[in-house]
Amino acid sequence: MVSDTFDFLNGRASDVAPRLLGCILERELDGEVVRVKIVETEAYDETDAASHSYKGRTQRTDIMFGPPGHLYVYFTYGMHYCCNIVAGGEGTGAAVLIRAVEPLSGIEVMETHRLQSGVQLTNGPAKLCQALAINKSLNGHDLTKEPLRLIVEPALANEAIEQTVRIGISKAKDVPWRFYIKDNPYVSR
DNA sequence: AGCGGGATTTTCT
DNA sequence: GAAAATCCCGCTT
Repeated sequence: MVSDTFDFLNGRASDVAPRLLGCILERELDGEVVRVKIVETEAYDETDAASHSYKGRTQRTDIMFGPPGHLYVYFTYGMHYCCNIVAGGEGTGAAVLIRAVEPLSGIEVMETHRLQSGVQLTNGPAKLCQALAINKSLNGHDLTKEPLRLIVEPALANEAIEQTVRIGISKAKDVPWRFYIKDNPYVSR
């Protein structure tokens, strides 16, 4: 672990997920600095039937079992990328899916990549990856480095956070590991 | 406003 | 060979 501010990422995915709400992702793209705020997350770990890491370490999930603070990018439905921040210690198959972000700067750059605007820009896991041009080439990327950095902000108050079941999964539907910032317009659904 | 289907390819059984 | 941590469009109320 390079940075002390990343220490909390060593914890359980279900503790890390709400802690990431309000944190910033800074992306260098097309010569501009694009900044977004994380507003919706979901936790996944190896005890969890809905998690890619549930069946153990494979070629695909290798990054999830690696050191925290790196990016786990997967491709799904034949056309979409989704991105996670790896949590837990080395050897632990845990990660937090970034489901939605709020644009702060570089909005025109994102519109160029996403071909949409307003909340449609980033209110879903595959949408924000398209807006930020995140693909397999960033799988395993160290989030302390360019061109994509995680900037940790102070934890939000519990009253500002809503906790529900996760979206779009067929297993472990009742596990309440989805977290989002209450009343934020960029939250999905 | 809500429902249903299609796109399209990686990954694991 | 089937399912998948999704999204978009078109059709029906």
